[in-house]
Amino acid sequence: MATIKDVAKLAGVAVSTASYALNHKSRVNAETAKRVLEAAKTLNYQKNGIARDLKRSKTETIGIIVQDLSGPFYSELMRGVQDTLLTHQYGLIACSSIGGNVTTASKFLQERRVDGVIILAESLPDELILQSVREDFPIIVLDRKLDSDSIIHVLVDNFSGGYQATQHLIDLGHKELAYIGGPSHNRDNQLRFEGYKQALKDSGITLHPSWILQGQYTREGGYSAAKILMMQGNAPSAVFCANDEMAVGALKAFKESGLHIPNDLSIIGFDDIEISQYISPPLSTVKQSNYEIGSLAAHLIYQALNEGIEGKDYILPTELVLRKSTSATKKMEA
Amino acid sequence: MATIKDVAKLAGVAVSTASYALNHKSRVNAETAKRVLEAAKTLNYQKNGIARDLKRSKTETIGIIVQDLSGPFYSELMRGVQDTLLTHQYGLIACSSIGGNVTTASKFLQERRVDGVIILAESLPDELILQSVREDFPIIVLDRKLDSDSIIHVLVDNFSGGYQATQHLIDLGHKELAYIGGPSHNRDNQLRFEGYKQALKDSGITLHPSWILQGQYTREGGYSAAKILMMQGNAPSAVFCANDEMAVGALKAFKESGLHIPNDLSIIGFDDIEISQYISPPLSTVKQSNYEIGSLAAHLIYQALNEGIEGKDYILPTELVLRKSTSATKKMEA
DNA sequence: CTGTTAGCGCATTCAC
DNA sequence: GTGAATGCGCTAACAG
Repeated sequence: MATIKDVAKLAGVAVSTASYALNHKSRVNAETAKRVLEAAKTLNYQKNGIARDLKRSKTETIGIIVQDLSGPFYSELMRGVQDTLLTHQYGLIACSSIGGNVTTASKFLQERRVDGVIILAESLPDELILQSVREDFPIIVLDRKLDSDSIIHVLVDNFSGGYQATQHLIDLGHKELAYIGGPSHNRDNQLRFEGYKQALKDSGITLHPSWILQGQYTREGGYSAAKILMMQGNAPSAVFCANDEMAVGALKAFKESGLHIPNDLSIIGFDDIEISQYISPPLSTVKQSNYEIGSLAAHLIYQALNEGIEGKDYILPTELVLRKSTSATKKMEA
Repeated sequence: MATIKDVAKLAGVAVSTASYALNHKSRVNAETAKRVLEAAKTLNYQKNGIARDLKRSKTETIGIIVQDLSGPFYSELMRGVQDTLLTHQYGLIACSSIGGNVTTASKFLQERRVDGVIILAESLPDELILQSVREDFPIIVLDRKLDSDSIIHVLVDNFSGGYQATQHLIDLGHKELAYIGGPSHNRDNQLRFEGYKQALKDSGITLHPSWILQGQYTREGGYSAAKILMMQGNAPSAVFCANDEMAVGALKAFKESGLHIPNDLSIIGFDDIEISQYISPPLSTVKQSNYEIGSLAAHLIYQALNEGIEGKDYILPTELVLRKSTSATKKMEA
């Protein structure tokens, strides 16, 4: 492979001159520059980015670590990141967090192959992240809270989201409200649950323990939880699922039992995943503005890299997406 | 940031010794090694991967360029790539092709930041790829054919897929077969169309020009094409859509017009995208084994890097996925 | 087993 | 406007 040395030699100039010419610095005589560019072309010269990065000790690209490259990951979020990074002339590369800690993720985190990193992977061990903290290496963690004030957090207001969803059901006249939750140690789930409880409390509705179920955030879990709910005999009039996956599963279970959604039972999810709008009936849900999250994360990293930054924690609001799976109670209609 | 030099100094050894110790080579005395590791820890030393890569002139990671990181990209394919690369201890990083040719994609392609690259992005200009051809830098292009024999192609047998889909419809007794195609310059579409034509020909069915429509591979395009089909008066008894997106759109149009699928009309797609199984009725389609494609691509790149390779073009078969959107003609049933 | 040294390929400072 | 020299941080001969 031709190096800049070869180019310089062929053009009959010093390496430094070749470098200037190749990088379009104005210092070089137009004539000379032309000769260099030609030499580069005939040699099929391609710069070695690694050497360049090493010399300049920056890469001008930032990494994003996702749970699993084979997604489906938050496409809107990714778009947000991409767009704003692009306007700042930064590159973006993604890698997955799977594979233990001898993976590409750790290469990003620990080996300075990127100038900063955005983490969107629950499964990446806290310690790995904490170990990677160092000066001038911004780390943005999405949707997760770590105990270090060198790390910038971008969080979604799960509490308010849970509150919103529940309140919506209450506004519709429902008083018998079940909750199908995610893994109990999951922070998002905890906060959504808190929001649910607070909304009930504010409306003076008592919480009914047998209506609090666990669905592990999976479609199957939601399905089972719904089945259990029905087997108990005292079915609620509405259910709030802590994510859409579970809502999809629950919906299926209810429909299989001959219940009509939303006439017999209202159901609301959380996340607004893609298929929520395609299922029947289309699912009402709570949406996080993922584009905004991504865009904010990218912006923060850019700022951290170029201007410095003070605040550390950012909390973004949620919004209600009303579709066809929720409606007023029959009681009200009557 | 601490460098290996600092570590060596603190441990009171030479840099090389520190390097060996840090890389767990057996050459170093256990005692010394321990001292080095400790020094590294107290200094919070983290290796500079860039410098390492430069020195060794290899990165042990390969890049995959996708159309748009904000997907939905072929998750099965990605999983195939990931899995097999992992078994070979290679890392994987992904980037998007958007943003002109000053992007991360070109950094992958031209600046030796990865050892090889898999391209899954239609929009990436041919020239950019062709320019990046060089020795010992394997380039695998998926689902697209370029004019260079240094490039390895992995293609799907679109012709057979088109043939399969059409033949399935014919086997069901259909003789009035419409085709809703993608962009006419699109090679996949051309081949699928060829397959369709061949199947008709082999069964002695004459092709009906007014049943050949264009849907641009989009849901809306499929919808419009279906509408046109119905407005023409002589509706076919079955339609083959060159991709699932269009099939989804067409399905919607037909249902809106009161047709019952599959009783009144059979419809088959291509790709087996995720929602195909959730729509009503679930869509029959033709599937490419994306996992296999990804896995093959990864395997090829590994081979090219480590053992050399001879063959250049690989064509993978398609398979029929039968669901509820196709059935025997009413005529046959009668 | 350990230390010395020479680059990897490039950008950049300082002379001229 | 151009060239010579330096070093980014690391690994891998080679010597001891």
